[in-house]
Amino acid sequence: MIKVALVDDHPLLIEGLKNLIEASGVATVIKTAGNGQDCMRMLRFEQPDVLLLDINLPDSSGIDLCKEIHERWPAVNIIALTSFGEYTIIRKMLDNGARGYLLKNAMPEEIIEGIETVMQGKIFLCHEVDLFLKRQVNHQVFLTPRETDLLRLIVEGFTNQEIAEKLFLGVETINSYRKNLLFKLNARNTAVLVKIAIEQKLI
Amino acid sequence: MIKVALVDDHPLLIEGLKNLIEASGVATVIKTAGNGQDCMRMLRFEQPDVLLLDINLPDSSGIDLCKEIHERWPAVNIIALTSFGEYTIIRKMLDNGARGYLLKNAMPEEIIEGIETVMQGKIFLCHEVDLFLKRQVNHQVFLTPRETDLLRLIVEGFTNQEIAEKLFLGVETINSYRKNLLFKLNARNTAVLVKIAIEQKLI
DNA sequence: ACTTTTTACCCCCAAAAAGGGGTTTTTTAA
DNA sequence: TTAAAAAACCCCTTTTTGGGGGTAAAAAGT
Repeated sequence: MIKVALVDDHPLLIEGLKNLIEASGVATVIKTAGNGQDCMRMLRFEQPDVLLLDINLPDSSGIDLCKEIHERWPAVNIIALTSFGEYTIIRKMLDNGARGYLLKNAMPEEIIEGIETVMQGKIFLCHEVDLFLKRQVNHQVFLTPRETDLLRLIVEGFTNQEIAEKLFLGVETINSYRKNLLFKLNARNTAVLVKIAIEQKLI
Repeated sequence: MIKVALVDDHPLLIEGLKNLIEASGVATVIKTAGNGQDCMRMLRFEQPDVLLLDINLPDSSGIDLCKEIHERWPAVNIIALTSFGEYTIIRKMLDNGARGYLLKNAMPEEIIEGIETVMQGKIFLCHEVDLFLKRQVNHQVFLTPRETDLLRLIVEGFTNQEIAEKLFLGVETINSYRKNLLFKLNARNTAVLVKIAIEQKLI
């Protein structure tokens, strides 16, 4: 029997998942936690085979938590659990040691399938996420670290002069970066640039 | 026994809610639906006393759906069910006839309490939302319909000239609106304006 | 009937952004 | 070691924006 632990701040979802997993017969829920702190406490005491980890926790970012858990207890197979399939988040979770990615509106069967798949040492992505990645991965924009810095400052509303002073650079440098960002993100002006930056969570 | 129907696209949450409500003994779940279409079909067949309605449905906006349901079947007590407590959304739902507002991470007790409260003809807001409204309601920005239109066009990246042509108005008019929006939302430039517009879901 | 809000308009002008061209140096990776 | 990115820099020009003042008619509320 696969030992599963659940981390999510929605008591209802925990209930639903628990019932589902227990009913499947392939796994059992040994522990649940509602936030990052409880999760770490729980893990120090006992490690599950599979950990279903929500990314939006009240006290900490599931992305950082995932990394920490994976480093301390590499044997725990972490499956990320979220409502939305954002490319950058999926990517970060997988980089941080998650072995699966499930959307909360996935079919119950998929959740069991995911648990079984990661136990076989494979990576599991739920259907919707898999499709999404296939579509998005091509025209995904990659910004350099410096470009991301600049973009963040632009979104914060700083002018080229202010950014230049802040970073000890020339105003023309900032201007070049700005124009390059407009080009890269295919934005006609700052308004669209900010919209895209927020929508695609590039900041 | 209070007859409850559930509308949500997360099968897991439906399961959790169902168990919880049945276990409480005060209500029974007569029907569930996973999208707006199914919801309407279900309602034509039978009307529950209380309808727990998710706002983020795959096929339609829960906000519009709420309005429609309330107009056709005023006897159905609608409780909105969402993950996030955004002021504008809460406001719109209550305007559209919702009699309760529950966050998905609310405590199970609150859900039962909410169902009972709306059955008594009262408005129920879960604890977190209630606190949130008390805090936010003061420094909430109200935009006029026209301002919202302008803001949307600015976010889309149109210049003053383009907006003026689109709306058959003078460029200076658009400029005034733009400056007024900057003032109202306390934004120093378009970048911040767009950021605030998206963050506060004013568009 | 009266006030307030909303909508639409106007001028001047400075600051900032956007479009067009580039160059050089430092890092990174093959 | 060498090619390619990334980071930083520069000039010129037009367009767009933002800051400062306003006014006037229509609509909505009281």
